[in-house]
Amino acid sequence: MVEFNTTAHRLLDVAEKRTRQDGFNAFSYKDLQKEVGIKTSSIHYYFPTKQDLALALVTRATDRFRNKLTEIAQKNKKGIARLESLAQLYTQGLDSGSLSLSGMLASDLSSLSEKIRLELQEFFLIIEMWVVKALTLAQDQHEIRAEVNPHKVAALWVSLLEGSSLISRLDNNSEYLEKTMSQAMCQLKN
Amino acid sequence: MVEFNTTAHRLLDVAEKRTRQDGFNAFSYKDLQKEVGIKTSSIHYYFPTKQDLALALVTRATDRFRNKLTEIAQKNKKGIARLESLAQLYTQGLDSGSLSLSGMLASDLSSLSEKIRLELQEFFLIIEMWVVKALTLAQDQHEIRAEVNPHKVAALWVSLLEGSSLISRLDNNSEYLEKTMSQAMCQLKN
DNA sequence: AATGACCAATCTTTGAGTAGGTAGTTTTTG
DNA sequence: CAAAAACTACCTACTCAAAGATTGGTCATT
Repeated sequence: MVEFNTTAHRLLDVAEKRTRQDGFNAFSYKDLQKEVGIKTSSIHYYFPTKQDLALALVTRATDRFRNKLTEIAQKNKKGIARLESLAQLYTQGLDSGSLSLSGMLASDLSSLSEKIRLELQEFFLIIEMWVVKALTLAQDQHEIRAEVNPHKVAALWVSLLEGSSLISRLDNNSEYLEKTMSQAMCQLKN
Repeated sequence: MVEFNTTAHRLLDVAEKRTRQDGFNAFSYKDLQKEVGIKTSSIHYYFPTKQDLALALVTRATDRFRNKLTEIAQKNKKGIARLESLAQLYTQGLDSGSLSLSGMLASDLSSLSEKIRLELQEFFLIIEMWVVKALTLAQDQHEIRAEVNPHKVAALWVSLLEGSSLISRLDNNSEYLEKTMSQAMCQLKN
């Protein structure tokens, strides 16, 4: 049975928030102590090293994202609507000053283990494949041009989401991201 | 007269290298001391605080990038060729594991001053405007479709370069970036 | 005499991590 | 079934290293 609100989960929640807002190396166990309310030594009990914490963070993020994507696919029977919902996930994060967890970790790559690097690759691959599906669906439904190659465009979309949210955050809002993504959408349609 | 190879320049060179490879908060004045050969206290003589160093880093990067872009424009009379040269700048960085300086700083946004944030906005605006020009030129030369709106597509390109290089680095090479950008190019042509 | 370019020594704070302990719960076993 | 052993989820109290920064110099040039 899945456990909710255990200490480990609360730790991951705070660590994720801080990573997405400030970066993985921008917070310490002492910061977590303040926010979660248990001593740093107890945090080490759950995550012996900070690398362990990072790893737990990515794997959980991957699982969650996978679930969110599945959920989106279930709720949206149209391909374009799916892509819009995906973009919304990024917009929502931005509204609280957060970038994607994996994007943030990817920017701190050199301080992370090989295993984490592989998990990050996996993460982006999952989104990419999901986008391929959404694009194919959109194409079958004649929502987008027949010339579009879903496999080739998908990678573009993932990169676009990451890069655009990074730049958008410089303005303290998600306007830039929204504009960019809706423009990317137009490219597919006309 | 412009001075070359002064201590301040050498410091900026090393700081830039480290920022692009590992992130701005991933190196210390002690690291610079090792690589440049002057004591940390002397580094504080040039850059009293690390924020000062960051600021010097962005403004120099902006100037340099502006010059590089001008140079590219002078050498390439065709719009598409200009865009390709721009993409190459990113590819070259990636081949030594480096992302763009501004991209890296943007990911550490929360630990940087307001002034630096504004400089970063400026930086991305400069590239964007340059890309607008290149796209307009390409269009005038009938290299790309008439329906393409340079102003709208330019932002897309900048985001794409940043996001794609971030993800590409996870593979330890620039293949992903190259694929993505050449695909983006196709989008404009057909 | 003032300035530029540096260094030695030091300070404070923070970071990650460890050692060892305790109270409460669960499991094992005579 | 009760006592003992083991385990869970914490805590106190450290260590050791590093980070950013400051103070007060030296010494050659201007």
